[in-house]
Amino acid sequence: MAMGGPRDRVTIVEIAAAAGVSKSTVSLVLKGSESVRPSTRDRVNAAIRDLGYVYNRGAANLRRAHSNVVGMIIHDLSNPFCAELAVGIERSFQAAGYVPFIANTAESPVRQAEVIKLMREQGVAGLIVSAARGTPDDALDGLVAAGVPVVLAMRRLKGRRIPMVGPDNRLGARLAVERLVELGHRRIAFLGGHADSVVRAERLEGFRAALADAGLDPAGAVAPAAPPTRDGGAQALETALAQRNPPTAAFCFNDIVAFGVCLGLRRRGIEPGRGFAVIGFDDVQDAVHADPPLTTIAVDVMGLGERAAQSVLRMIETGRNTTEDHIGAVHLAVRESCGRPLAERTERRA
Amino acid sequence: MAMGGPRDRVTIVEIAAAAGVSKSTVSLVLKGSESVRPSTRDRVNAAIRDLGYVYNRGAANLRRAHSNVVGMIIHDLSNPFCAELAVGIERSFQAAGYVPFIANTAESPVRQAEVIKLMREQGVAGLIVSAARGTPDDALDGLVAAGVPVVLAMRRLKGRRIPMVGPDNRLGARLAVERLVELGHRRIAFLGGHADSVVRAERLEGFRAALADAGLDPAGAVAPAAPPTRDGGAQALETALAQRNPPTAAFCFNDIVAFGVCLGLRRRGIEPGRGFAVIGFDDVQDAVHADPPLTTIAVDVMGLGERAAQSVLRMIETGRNTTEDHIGAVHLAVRESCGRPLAERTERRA
DNA sequence: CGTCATTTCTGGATCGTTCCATTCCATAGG
DNA sequence: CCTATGGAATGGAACGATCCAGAAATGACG
Repeated sequence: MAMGGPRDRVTIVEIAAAAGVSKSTVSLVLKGSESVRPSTRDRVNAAIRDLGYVYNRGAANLRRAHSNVVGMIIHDLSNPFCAELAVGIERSFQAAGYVPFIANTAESPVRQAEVIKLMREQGVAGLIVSAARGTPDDALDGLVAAGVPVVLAMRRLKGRRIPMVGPDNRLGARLAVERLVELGHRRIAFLGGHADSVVRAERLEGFRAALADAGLDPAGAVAPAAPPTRDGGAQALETALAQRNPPTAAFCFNDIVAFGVCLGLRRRGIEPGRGFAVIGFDDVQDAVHADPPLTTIAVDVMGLGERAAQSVLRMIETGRNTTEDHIGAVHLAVRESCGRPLAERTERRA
Repeated sequence: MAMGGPRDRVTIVEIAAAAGVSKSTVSLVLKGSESVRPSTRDRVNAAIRDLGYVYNRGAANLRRAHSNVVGMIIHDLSNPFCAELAVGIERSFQAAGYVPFIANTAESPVRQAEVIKLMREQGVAGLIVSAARGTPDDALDGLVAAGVPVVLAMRRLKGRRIPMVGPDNRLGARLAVERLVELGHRRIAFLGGHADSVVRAERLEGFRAALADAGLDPAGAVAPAAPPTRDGGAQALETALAQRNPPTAAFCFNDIVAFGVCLGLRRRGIEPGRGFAVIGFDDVQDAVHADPPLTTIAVDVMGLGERAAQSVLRMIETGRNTTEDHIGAVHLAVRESCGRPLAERTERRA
């Protein structure tokens, strides 16, 4: 059946001939039009099956207003957090009959520019972008000017009014600080994250505001920047502990940094959750399995991904190329890395 | 500049008019033909820039023999191991000027079928498939019959001669067993993995062969199947330890299972690496950061991904729709979870 | 049985490229 | 001054769908 070499595709014209109708009718059947008699529809579908017809979206898109492919540009697919975001987005697009198209930029703005160009050439109907670090402000201008719906995920692009979907960074930071204060900590550090990161800026802002509200000195709090990696976390910890009046707790830029901080603490003979409280951000899957299980700010990544996809879908359908932002809810997932109240602690730093 | 609403794309015809040449010449410039005078080329390029022209690959693919989009179907993108595979593949395709197209099937053969259909409709020039569990043997027949180059990644599809790229499962298992035997273990279990998994079958085969070579009884070794998750690992461990003559070491289906086994050991008061030796497979990024750091069979996933991409690329270029398999090298990464030689151990099971 | 409204179906133009066969052009050779 | 020659540029026919305006079939009804 349907052996057919590579170069002889079956087209609707052949289907039409086989079913004894015109190609227009076949086209109608293909898109499930109501105005074709059931008996005809069945005949066409039979021919489609018999001849092994494969729809050619490329050809279709040539004539249609917009294609059904949508793009998602992810800044680091090998990061589980991002991967989960991608999965959430993809699911929604698939369900809506769109073909999602994932590209990974590996945090390279250059690669990102190439990918964006490719996506445009491919004629994407919409795009979700989790921007690479160091993305120039005008990176998406061409797309936006051309009327392609774009939604930013996680990372806001300053200086442009592009809709964005992300967690409530400020609130998350506040929740973490409030918890630490409640546990009796007065010297709290903010650890890690790239200095130029918008996300870090927001979390840091929430962190400082919460500190101020608790009657602590935001300016006095140490907040060393460092790459959002385990090593970065350990490194930021060292910087913080080298201070004259070292902190007793840390709110970390994200869970990976928090893991690194825990590692660093152990290396110094301090037990995370006993000698020092650690709170992360994101609630990645490993957080619960870490040792000690990480207290962190839980973000519904997959939900955010779905939401981002919904926004793009709505923009595509309505033709509007803008939407309001969506700031996703966050909550504190209390586990063991932030420990019991400070007063009950038995051991201090070595 | 180049404001232009969504519906008035600039085409090569307009570029041609602006540059005072024919559309054929513009086409020539676009594909970097040598046979167009530099002065003309510059004029055309200037027009392209000025009018904000965007190449339409859909239209081009309509006429060309094959498109420049290639697909990759991944069975679980949220699995870091797979994500890394995807990144490796993507990198190679991008470098070769192809547009990779990642789809996640979440281990669903139904979703996989949809995705394959979509890819065909999109006119992919080639495809890399990391098949979902339970994929029917004929899932790729249509593609193959149509002459689309397909390479399987990691998971072989039995009953079909489709080229595949993956690690040397048998050798990996052998290396693990040899190590454990060297450490003095005589009762070694194989833990986890789905019973119907081809990968598990291969690893199990290598495991048994190595056991036999070491003069141990392959048939006597316990090998409970379990989902390749942490919980699955813990569960498989329980099954193994419930045996009349429980094992003192385990070779695990993969690292995730191994993590679960370590967790389960701790819950029973056994310290992985001291009371019981554990070896994983894959060497995921977390393996080195785990507690204890996991001894495992290291696989160069990214390399395998690149290799798979190269194979597809070659098939596309040569027009041949077949290639030899590529079995990637593996090696034992010795860390702490397999412990010191058994004779030196101080403590047994509780 | 003719008329008219509906439902079905159809032809042909069109989308933006590529590709092939030609034509055009400038220069060199005779 | 004419003709090969070969490099540059071109025109028009594809590619495989969609879409629109209108034709044909169907049915309702006096």
